[in-house]
Amino acid sequence: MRLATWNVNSVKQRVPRLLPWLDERRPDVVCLQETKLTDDAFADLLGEALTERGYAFASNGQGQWNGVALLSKVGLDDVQRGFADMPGFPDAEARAISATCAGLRVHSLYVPNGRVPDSDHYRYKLAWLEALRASVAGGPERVALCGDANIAPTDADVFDPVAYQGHTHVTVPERAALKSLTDLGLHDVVRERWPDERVFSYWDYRAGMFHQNLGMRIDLVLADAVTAGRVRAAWVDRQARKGTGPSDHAPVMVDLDEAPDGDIGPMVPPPSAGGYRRGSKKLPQSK
DNA sequence: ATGTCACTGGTTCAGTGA
Repeated sequence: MRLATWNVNSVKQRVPRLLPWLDERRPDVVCLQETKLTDDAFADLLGEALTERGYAFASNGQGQWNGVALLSKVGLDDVQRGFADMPGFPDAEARAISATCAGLRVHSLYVPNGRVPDSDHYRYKLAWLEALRASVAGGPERVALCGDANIAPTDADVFDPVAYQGHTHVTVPERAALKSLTDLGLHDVVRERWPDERVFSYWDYRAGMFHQNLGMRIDLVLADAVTAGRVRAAWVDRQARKGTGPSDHAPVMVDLDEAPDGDIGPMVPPPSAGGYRRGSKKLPQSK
């Protein structure tokens, strides 16, 4: 199963990139963020194109800002918009949607930006993450938190730590909030696959940042241990950041071995596994 | 000295958010 997450920075503006990308990469489950459309507008814009490609979909949008969505070819059950005790600013914002796809509880998340350290919006970001942690702690074991975390987990996830001093995305409390999520037993699957590589998922539009590869890794897939053990490949689709009219974020792609029952079971490499194993040194071990 | 992009309101540009 191929899982992807992409902050599209307006799905309306991104249609000419999104649909060819779906056809090229053929992800089974897609988490979108910053759709910036109401649910009705999302369905009007993309419903037909998604249906003919075999996707079920659900969105949680509000128009103008925010907005998240899930697309799935492998089931989309028990859709939940938001999560328990999710804080607002001051009202609830469209930043979370989750559903069960082939036994995996998939969350598409757009974590608040925080704007300025110690601001009201920053405190909102931390409170939002804590409520998410509590919600996930009480939720299903097979889970993947996917989306724009608006936090670079470590200094290795920014092009220049000095450039971000005093800014959001790298502060100690934000990283602690992220760690409280991974302390639930979740794995940052892209970093685990590429422990020493320079991997970014976001590059500012300004000043040729992408061209110079001056970015941040703030789009994450955090998966439970069993699901992380199914990871065959995990990478950032930099192609989607190139060319005309890209988002400022690139998609994060994760390929999982099949687990029809949500149970890892005895692991046998699929015949096609070799083609996906770029960078991997060993196959996941069954217990 | 934020160099771009996307949104809105209410008109072709300024303010806001990222």
